[in-house]
Amino acid sequence: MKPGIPKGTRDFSSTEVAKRNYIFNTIRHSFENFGFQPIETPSFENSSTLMGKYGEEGDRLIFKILNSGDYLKKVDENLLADKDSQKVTSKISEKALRYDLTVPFARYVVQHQNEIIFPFKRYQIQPVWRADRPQKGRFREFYQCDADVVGSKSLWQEVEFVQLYDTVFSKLGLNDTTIKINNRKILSGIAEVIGASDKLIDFTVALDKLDKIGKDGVVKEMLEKGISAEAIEKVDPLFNFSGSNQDKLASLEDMLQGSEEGLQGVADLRTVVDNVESIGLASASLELDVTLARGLNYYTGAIYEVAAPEGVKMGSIGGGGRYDDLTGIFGLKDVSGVGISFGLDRIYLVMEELGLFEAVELPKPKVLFLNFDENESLDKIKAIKTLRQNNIKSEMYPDVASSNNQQKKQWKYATNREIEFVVTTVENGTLVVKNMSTGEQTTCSLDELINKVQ
RNA sequence: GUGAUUGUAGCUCAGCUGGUUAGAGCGCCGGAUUGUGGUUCCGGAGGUCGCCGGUUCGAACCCGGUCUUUCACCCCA
Repeated sequence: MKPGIPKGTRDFSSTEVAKRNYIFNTIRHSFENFGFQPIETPSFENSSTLMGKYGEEGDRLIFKILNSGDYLKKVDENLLADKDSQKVTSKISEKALRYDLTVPFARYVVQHQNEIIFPFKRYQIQPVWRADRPQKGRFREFYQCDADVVGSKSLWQEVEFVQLYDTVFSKLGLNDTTIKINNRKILSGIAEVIGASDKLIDFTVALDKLDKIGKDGVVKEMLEKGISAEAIEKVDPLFNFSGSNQDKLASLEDMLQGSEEGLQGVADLRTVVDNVESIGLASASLELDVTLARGLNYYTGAIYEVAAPEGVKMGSIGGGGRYDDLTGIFGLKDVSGVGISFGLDRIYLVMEELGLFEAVELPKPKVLFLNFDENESLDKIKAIKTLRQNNIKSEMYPDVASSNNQQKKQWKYATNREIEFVVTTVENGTLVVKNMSTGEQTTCSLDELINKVQ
């Protein structure tokens, strides 16, 4: 049997794990610094919790878990004969793997509403699964790092999330990211003004592709979706939107005079943009992007998306927004939420491409004791015990060398693992230590070694 | 889901238009030399050429299917 793992999944070497942990820790630290507290939810949920929350496309991408037991026996024979996969699936699968962290969080909030202190600021760092076809920066198992606030409609939270994005990416050394921001109310307003409110989703999905397929492509897709040419004519300025965030807000305000909702969106965005400008960002830039729509249907207010630094070809490395009624589906009305997500795996790829992992300490020992003489082994192990008590990673080569070649193998082991210090002999409290990078060999006491290494 | 693309020793890859026992480098194992490594040399193990089927006297090489890789679309982190 040949070893292998399922499509779209990965093994991680210890070097990779160290780098990933570096990102995890940076994000976790910032989340807590901003006042968020952790929760975790199960890897799989009841299908009814997940299905129908991500649109038709989303349902298709949810990994379904087969019922245990003799699951076919309970299914009606006629249903099986019809070969309607969707209907049969709902009969033989009642659980599914987590598709994102937001919906399980909404479920959590409703289920634990009596224990939660609102406004509730939670963060969650866990893997999610999607039955997508893998490609660059896209996997079937990947980590999301989410921070959300529920129970507050304050725009200050939306300002804070821009700060949070900036903080994390700056700390990671991932400078010059672009935090794109938009507001669903503006999109609704535009649709209203042009008389295409009933086609809001089609309209936004098409508009979202502007930077990818250009004006002609977007117009073509809108026409195909049944949006009239006259309507498209009215939003023409959107296709050549430029200038500062303030310029954009001003021209949006003009365009949306007929829509109360649209004007509210402009006002909201202006509040966020003004305040972020006043507070300042460390390394990211905030860009108002009217074409930003994102596919998820549940966003109702602010929409965020983070683009990698220019020149790095990668989909968005973060996204989020406000959803006014996510918990409504589970029976808790009038709880507004807003949140953002970091895509760990894509951040990793971008950082790797930019060579930003130099500072990450790899999990390897600082001192290696060679094992050439059985009589010295015990003294070496005792010395190692002291080193470890001083927080110096150290180890002894496990097998005693019984030949020249085996000694050579131990040296090679030290070289390959890039271990800095090698101790060859320990005699009467005196150690012979070799600095592997300089080749310099010295004799010293254990205390002197500890000083040298620290 | 649509359209391409990839698959040969542990790793990176050769293998001419199908022709007898499929190769290299690195790595690994054993040994020699270097006082104690990153040098050099000798020897060795290791492959159902992704899998299944077809064409052919004969296939790693041609055809079909399937899985896998990578990429684009869709969608998204």
